[in-house]
Amino acid sequence: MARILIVDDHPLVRAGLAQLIGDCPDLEVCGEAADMADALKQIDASSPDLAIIDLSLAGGSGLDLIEHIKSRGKDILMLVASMHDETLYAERVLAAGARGYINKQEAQESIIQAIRQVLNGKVYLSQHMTDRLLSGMVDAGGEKRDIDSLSNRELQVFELIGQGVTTSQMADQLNLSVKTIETHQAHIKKKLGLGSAHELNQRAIRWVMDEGS
Amino acid sequence: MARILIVDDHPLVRAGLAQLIGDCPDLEVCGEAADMADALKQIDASSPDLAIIDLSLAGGSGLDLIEHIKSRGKDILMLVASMHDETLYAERVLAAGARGYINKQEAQESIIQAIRQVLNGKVYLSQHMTDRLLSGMVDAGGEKRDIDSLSNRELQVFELIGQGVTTSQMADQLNLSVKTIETHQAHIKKKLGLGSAHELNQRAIRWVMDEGS
DNA sequence: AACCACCATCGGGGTTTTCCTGATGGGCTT
DNA sequence: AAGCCCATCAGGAAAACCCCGATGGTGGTT
Repeated sequence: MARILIVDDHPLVRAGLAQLIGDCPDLEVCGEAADMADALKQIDASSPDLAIIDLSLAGGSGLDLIEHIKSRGKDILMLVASMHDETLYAERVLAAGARGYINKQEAQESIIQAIRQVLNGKVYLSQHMTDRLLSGMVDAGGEKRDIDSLSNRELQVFELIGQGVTTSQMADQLNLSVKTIETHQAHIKKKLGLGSAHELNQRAIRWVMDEGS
Repeated sequence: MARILIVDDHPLVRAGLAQLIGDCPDLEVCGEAADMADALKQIDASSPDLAIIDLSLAGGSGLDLIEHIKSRGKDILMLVASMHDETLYAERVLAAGARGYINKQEAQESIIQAIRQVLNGKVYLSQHMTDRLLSGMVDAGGEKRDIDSLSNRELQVFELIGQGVTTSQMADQLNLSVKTIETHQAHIKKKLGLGSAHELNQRAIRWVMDEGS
């Protein structure tokens, strides 16, 4: 009998998850929490086997919560449930210590399957995301697919993108051909597993905001 | 015994709502739908008294659905449930024909209260929002004001831009011409005082990040 | 009824940006 | 020397952008 903690700031989603889990004879909900403080308290109190964590919590991000739980040394499995596009968060979530990422749009069977898979020590991602990560790994030579893998020039371009600088502006500013900037952008996209200039833009802005540049 | 239709593309939220409603002896769930087409079909089939509609549906906005239902002439009450900031949508939703707006973060009792209030012919809004509407015109200032001036369609396009959706993808997704999307983008730029598509992109991405919390 | 403002939907046609497939040379490691 | 990554750039097709429009609908004013 696996004991599960639900962390989500939407009461409706908590109720839906609780019912879904309650219908499985081998799973049990041992608590619910709406924010980070509550979640940590519940974890100390009931030591669940697995925590299902929403990414958009009221008092701080779900990523913070994952890292907090991880740093406490307790051996608690974590599965992230979010309504956001997983291509934006799956990597961060796994890097932070969670063992899976499910989208709330997914069918209920997929969610149960994800819970069971994580409880069995495996990692759960959607097929789409798994393909993406694997192909990215191949391209990157099996190394961590991260900002760190960018070269100096690429990182510079990445930062400028995040600051809202246009390709042609960059070419002017760096005394380079537009073609060169384009090549750097293409390499960045390849290394980060991004598909379009839009995604690159999003990722760069997000990164600049997070890092405080 | 009031018969209620649930329209939401998250299976978990549907389950949560269904359980919540099922626990009330005077309320009954008569159907669930995940998208607009499904919702319209269910309405024809079962003629519910009230429909609870999520704003972020796949394949078109919840606002479209509200207008579609309204245009069919049937006398169906509509209550919008969303996780977005209500100050941005409440007015539009009421203008489109819905009778209330609840936030999914709200407590379950509030949701039941909203359902009963709408069924009794009243309009439901949160205390905060009611205050704002009553205390004259909203003076949110600056950025939000500009975005308020966008029409429904323009706001939808703006959101999609912020989510990284391409112009052609949008045209596909909304069954519109690329030219139409481009026109909407041009109008948005004019209204927000933006000079280039690049700026529009930046602004939309940042806005979506802020809103999605 | 005529008018005006806004909305949503499209098109033509020219400019710019993106994207794909290359290429060159310079380091650096093995 | 061979292999790899890096930084630089080009050609050409596709897509997006940007300026001009247009049509029909809705809602409010005079």
